[in-house]
Amino acid sequence: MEMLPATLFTALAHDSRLRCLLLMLAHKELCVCELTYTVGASQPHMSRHLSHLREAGLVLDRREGLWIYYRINPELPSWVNRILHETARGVQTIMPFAQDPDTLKTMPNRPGASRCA
Amino acid sequence: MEMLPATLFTALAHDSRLRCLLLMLAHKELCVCELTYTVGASQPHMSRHLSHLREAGLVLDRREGLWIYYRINPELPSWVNRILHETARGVQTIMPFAQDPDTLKTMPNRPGASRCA
DNA sequence: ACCAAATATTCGGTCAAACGTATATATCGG
DNA sequence: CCGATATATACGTTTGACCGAATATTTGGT
Repeated sequence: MEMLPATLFTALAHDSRLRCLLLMLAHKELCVCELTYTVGASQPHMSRHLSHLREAGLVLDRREGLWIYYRINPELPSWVNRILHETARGVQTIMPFAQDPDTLKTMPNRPGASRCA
Repeated sequence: MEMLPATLFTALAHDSRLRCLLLMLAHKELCVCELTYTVGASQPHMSRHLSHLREAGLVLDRREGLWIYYRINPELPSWVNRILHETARGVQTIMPFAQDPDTLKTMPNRPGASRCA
């Protein structure tokens, strides 16, 4: 798979998009409402940025009933994966990234694992 | 030293800036005319993008006579350094990055090491 | 003091990114 | 078929990125 640096880094350059990617890195897949809740964004805001990530080839989506689940594209070049993991480590102490995993845990009525809304 | 992800990735998102950073990663320091020659850009183009890198805190500059040498900021957080190195490996086969080191070698009248223009 | 070389900055224009609001689509349950 | 929920897209606007061309700044040499 090909991945131009400009495509990758433009996608990572927006906090909402980076937060979503790092959340997906920690969880197998997440639905839009979980990402929206965690990032604290409006629904169209999140949807537009997820579209950006999808069109950049960084993520894939899957529909299950009403929910659409996003996940990191498993066919990313390995250097892109390494950059994502290094970034995840690097921002562990930087807000708002540091807080996102905890925020996600506080979400009520999560779909998927905990059977849903 | 602090480095916000948005600052880093915005800087990396432009090919001219990324090419300069990767060239600086391979050479201790390079002057503006060497970067301009290698990237094949106009002088104001290169100067503006080097300013961007400087204001982002990614590089430092040093004047020596007429020439100004740019180098990677040695105080970058280690996760930023790791990302730069992973990127360098990742783009080794992608144009125009793959070609830049060779292009630099073909430059006539390089200042610095080879005593100058 | 002047000129030339290397680099930086400014200016005006264009194009893309991002936003909030509004609307459309898809799916499920009744 | 209708309503409700989850998500996506369209619209109009604003902001910021980037560019080429022109000008300014700094320095060394004469």
